[in-house]
Amino acid sequence: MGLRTALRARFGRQGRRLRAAAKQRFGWHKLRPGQQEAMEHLLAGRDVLLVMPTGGGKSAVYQVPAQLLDGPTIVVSPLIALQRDQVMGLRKADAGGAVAVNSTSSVAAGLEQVTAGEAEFVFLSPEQLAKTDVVERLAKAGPSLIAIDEAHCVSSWGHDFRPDYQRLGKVIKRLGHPPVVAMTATAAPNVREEIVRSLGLTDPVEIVRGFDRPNISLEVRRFVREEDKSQALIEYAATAGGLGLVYVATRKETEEYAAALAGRGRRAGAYHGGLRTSERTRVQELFTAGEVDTVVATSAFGMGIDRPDVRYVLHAAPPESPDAYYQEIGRAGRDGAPAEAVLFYRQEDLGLRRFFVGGRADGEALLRVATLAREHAGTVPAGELAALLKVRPSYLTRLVNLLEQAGALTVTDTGDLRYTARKMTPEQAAARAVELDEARHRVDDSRIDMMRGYAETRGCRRRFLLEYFGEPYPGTCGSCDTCGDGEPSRTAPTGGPYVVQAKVTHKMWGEGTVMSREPDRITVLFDSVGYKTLSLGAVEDVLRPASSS
DNA sequence: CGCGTTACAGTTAGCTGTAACGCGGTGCCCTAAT
Repeated sequence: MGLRTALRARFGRQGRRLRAAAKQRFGWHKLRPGQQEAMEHLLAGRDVLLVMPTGGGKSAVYQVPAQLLDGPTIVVSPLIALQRDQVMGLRKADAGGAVAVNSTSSVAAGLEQVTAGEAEFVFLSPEQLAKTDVVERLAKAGPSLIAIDEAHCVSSWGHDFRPDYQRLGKVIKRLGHPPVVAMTATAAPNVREEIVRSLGLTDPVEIVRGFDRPNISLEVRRFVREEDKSQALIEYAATAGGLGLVYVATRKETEEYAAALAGRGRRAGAYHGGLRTSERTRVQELFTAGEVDTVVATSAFGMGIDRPDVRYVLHAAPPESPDAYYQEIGRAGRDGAPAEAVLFYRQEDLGLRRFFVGGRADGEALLRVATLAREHAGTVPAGELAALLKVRPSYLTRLVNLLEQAGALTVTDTGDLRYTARKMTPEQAAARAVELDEARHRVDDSRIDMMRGYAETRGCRRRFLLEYFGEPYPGTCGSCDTCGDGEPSRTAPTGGPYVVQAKVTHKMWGEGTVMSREPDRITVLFDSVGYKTLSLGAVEDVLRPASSS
């Protein structure tokens, strides 16, 4: 029997076991193709990166194999509210019990349930997993599967906001690296690469399904004056049918727009991260129940919202990246019926996003951490270090992450720092770390440039987005405003050296991948500097196809 | 980065123009006071 036949026979058997478990434990009568494929790879011991739209059944991908594997399943989830929802869902099924371990209840008691075999599933935040004693206890329980939910957070939050996301790779290793599934609804190719690299996935199977959401029409309305923009948006939301989301840039604007819409007879609710938990829960529940028809929110709103009949998502300002934009508009039309995504755009509104990217790591602080780590020849207890340097623990984690990426430090299994670079002085290490931080910011800035590109393109907007996510889309969609305008540059040119997804090399910026092509220019994603749009007339001397040898 | 607010100089008693200043998002966690 050949290898392929053997594999197929094995997968066939596993498929039957998986389908039986799905039916018996959860009452699911069939598995979708992407789901079953991912499950089979996990059972076979492979790591999996799963990119699938919300509502596509990502959770099932770890929940069903977990039934067949001996040992608890660890689920990393960014929000306590999400953990709670998932635990409640699992407790309704005959799935072996579930517990969330976080600051809202006793961590020790939760872990006890896992080690006692009372919980097949344990939900934790990356911050919990940053605690060595927590990881130690989980390791002893012999986990058989690790699921990383909302895995794009590794990239979008891991660098500064929630740096413990960047430490999950080490945690996975410490837990004996059982099969890992990283799941997200939206991830551009470089984000996928970063997830794989950061988590330390080994030869992962990448399953990418259904980026296109053809029932969501795309539109951008451009404005010069702020007042005209807000008036137009309010007019739209006040007269639109069905449920809608309005994303704004600041907390204050959530109140202002919600008040304006209430004045126009909408049942509008404001939502942002500064509200009391009870108020956030209230707005979310009213929206889920359909008693609030319009939620005006900052980016805080959305994860875990599964109302299928959202008819429109409006943006009063562009978000930080096409990734974030697609994530947010993806909350519309999950029922498959027509939905609308409209961006109310002023170029100046990108300025706030550029500000938010800001926040360079402090070179002085990096140097102090590196120096302290080296002077203590052995190891430095991390807890003492934060107090000594008078920085917030999460900022210290960020500095340590950068120094570790620079090759100067490692964090031991007991959580202490060890200076490992023999040939690098603390000054060199700090300089290298600053460089890495700046490279990161260049990529973030280039994502904002791409958001501007989306807003200002005269080509098909769907093509722009899908190509950004690495899916060639040679045609036009016919359901975006530029297609409706009958602009001439609708069809993507083909042929020549710079086709979409072609690898290229630039004199200054090194290796890159062609992400989109218009008649006179191409956009290339470079590893070092992010997205760059190049005029085809001017690239001859600096750009060439990457040699295939 | 861009916006709104405030301060103040300049010119002359109520205003104008400019410059300086502050503000803006996402959530874990833990501790202490009720």
